[in-house]
Amino acid sequence: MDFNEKQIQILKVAEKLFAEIGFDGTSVRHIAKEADVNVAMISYYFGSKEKLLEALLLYRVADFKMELETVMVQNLPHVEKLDALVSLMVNRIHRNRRTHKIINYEYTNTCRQIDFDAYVEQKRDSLGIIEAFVKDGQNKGVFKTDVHTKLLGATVIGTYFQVYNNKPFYKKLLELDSDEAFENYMLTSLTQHIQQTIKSLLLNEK
Amino acid sequence: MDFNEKQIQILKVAEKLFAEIGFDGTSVRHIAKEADVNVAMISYYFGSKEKLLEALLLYRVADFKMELETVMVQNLPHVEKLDALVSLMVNRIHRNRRTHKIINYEYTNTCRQIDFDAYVEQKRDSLGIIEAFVKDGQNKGVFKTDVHTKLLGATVIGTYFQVYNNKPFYKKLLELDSDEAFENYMLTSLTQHIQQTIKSLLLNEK
Amino acid sequence: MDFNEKQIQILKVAEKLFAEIGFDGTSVRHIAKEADVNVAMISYYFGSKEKLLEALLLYRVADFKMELETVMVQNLPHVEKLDALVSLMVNRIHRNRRTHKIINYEYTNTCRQIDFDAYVEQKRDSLGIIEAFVKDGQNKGVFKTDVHTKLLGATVIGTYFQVYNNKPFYKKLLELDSDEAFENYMLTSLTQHIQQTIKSLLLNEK
Amino acid sequence: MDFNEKQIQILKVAEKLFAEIGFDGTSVRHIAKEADVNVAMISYYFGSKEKLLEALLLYRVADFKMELETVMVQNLPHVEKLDALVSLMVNRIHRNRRTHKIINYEYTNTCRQIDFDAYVEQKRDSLGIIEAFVKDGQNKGVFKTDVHTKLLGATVIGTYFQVYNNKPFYKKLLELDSDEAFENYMLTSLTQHIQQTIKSLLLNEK
DNA sequence: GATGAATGAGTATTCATTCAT
DNA sequence: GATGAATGAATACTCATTCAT
Repeated sequence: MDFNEKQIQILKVAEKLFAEIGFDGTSVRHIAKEADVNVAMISYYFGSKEKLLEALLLYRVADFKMELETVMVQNLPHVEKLDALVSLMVNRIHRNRRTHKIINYEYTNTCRQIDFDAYVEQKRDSLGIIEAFVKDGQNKGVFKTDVHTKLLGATVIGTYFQVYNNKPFYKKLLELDSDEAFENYMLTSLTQHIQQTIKSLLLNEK
Repeated sequence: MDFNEKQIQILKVAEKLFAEIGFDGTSVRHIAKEADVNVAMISYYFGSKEKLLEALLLYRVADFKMELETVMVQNLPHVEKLDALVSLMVNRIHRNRRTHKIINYEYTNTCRQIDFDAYVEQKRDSLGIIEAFVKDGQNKGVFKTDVHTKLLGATVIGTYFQVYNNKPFYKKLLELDSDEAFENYMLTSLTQHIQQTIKSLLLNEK
Repeated sequence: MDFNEKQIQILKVAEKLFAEIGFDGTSVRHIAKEADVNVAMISYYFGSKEKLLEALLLYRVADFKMELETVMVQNLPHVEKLDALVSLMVNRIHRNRRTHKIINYEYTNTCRQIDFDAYVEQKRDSLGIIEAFVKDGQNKGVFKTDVHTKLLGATVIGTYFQVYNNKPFYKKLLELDSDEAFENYMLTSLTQHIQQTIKSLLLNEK
Repeated sequence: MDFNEKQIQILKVAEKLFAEIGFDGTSVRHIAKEADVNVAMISYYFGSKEKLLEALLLYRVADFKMELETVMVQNLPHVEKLDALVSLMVNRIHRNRRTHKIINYEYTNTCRQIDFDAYVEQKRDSLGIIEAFVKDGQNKGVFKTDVHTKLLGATVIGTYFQVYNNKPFYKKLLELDSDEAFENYMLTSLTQHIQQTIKSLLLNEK
């Protein structure tokens, strides 16, 4: 849970490389070289390549852990709270997009023996908070009731990753000619699109 | 383009394994064993592991190619046509979910030297057809105009894959206790959710 | 001994490739492709790669077989006959330089199970003829007697191959800027040098 | 340039095997086994089989580097100096005959991507020294002038290798019934023959 | 605590050859 | 007689990990 400087250095490089070229595609040599540490150090610190990934999950999953609560307790109209919620989710995913991408890659990998419990638990918590909020809105008649509440999160995150995972395609489609422009688009127009999507689904009237 | 029986056998096994344990994680030995062919045969038929993946893309991408047109030409009200369109997209993705998953994994892999042109072209075509349809609906006043038309596809596909890529999580969340139940859910409730999402975004009145 | 057209085609390609990239470095696939025949044909015609080399030796060794005799029987002064002899040797080696090079490579290869008897026999014959001629000259007082007669051949052939095997080096050293110029040099100046060398060794007076 | 004990062990085995069965014919497994080291060690130490050969060249080429100078500076009559020079060349080649043989094999191999610059440079240096010595002798009227000075080296080395590369043939021809006898012959009679050859070419009077 | 050296198991690919047709 | 398809064995090399120091 508490990593020293060199460990964090390794974790960051690993996160980058795992996201860019996959878990299997990344060799510990590559990580070691990029992080400017000895190869043996990775086994020494983390035990194995798989345990390094688990350490990375632990390191990042803490960050996934919600500021959702902080939004929830605010005294805002449901609509605005909904926007804030979506915006927060996108921001959080964006911040940890690399680790999320790795998880998306590896979570269903049948061969890997990696402990995703922390991730799953956190995901369940998040969705629980959202579900409760939606229920509340529905009870108060602000939100529609004929909605697959449990799937709302999938739409938010899924839309984000569909664009992120097809970055070169969408850069061309949306005429974004730099990585900065793309990144900026993700945090403005794409976020807006997702907010609009969720609001359309939930709000009774325009 | 025209593969013999053994080649198709290899392609199918490769598709399955690539989707399950990743491109790097899958060894040609593994494919050969599972497909019950000699290891050398894969190099013999496809040249290399990477070219095998390219062959798989070519083999499947033809199938991606649209029945979209067939829906477009039907004389249906816009709303129903929209539902049909989404349903078709989900079905098509579902049918080729494995290859799509591989693409999602590998497309942004900076190290891989694989030709995704056919995929990109097909994706562009699909989105073009959808965009044209939405434009038409907007012109006729049936669809709203304040919508990120180019992102609609991402929401459809993204939602699907977010659930599919987190299958164990959603199986538990949605209390689906078998793979069949999950599969069935994808093609009914999930499809319905996505249809509803897109309609909410586009339709002027409930 | 009597090869058909396709076999000769294969032999010629094999000779070229064996000389250029070595016996081990040359694959039967490469030969087959270059000779524009089916891969299986080589095994079919010659039995194996090693037997192909043996066939090549048989095919060429016949050509080594002397016109030496024809020079011997001519009624020429010893000095001129000596020049003619050296010139003939160089020409003959040059014509079959590729096969000779292969032999030089492979003859001492301890692992290879190739029959070099024909080559050895021919070599012995050649040297025998030369030795007899030199003996004759010595008896007649034209040639010196304090000479390692058995090594004369090695000096002739060795000088040739030392230049040929270091072609790029000697091209630069001798300022020969084309393969034609090099080839021409081998047959004029180099031949002359070798003639001069042998004459210096054998003749009593300048 | 500075190799540890195990590296030298590998280099020596590689030199032997490359000379005996060729570069392509020698597998890294074979080298590893003979040198009694792990296969991976060869890649670990040298990077690749080709780089191993380059390392070998570097390791040996230093040894090629002349004691020629030491002979040159001695205050000896030209004739004796010439004998000493030839003797030195033969000795040096003999000592490194294996590496020289490999070079003779591989230098003109069009496919190989190996850096022979060090070898070429050393060869040029050697020939340069010899050429200068011969020029000096010619100026002083001791050596003949109608000689292909640049080809003298080829005759020395070529004669040596023609015998060495046909060892089984010459063993029989010269009735040398052991490897020791052959080796001894190379350093006495053969050397003498080469000395005599060069002297015959260069000296004005008997 | 940290690491250079070392390794056994694994990788994709290529090889010469065989065999059914 | 000739060949496309197929294969077991071998190739060089890379892998994550271990261990002596």
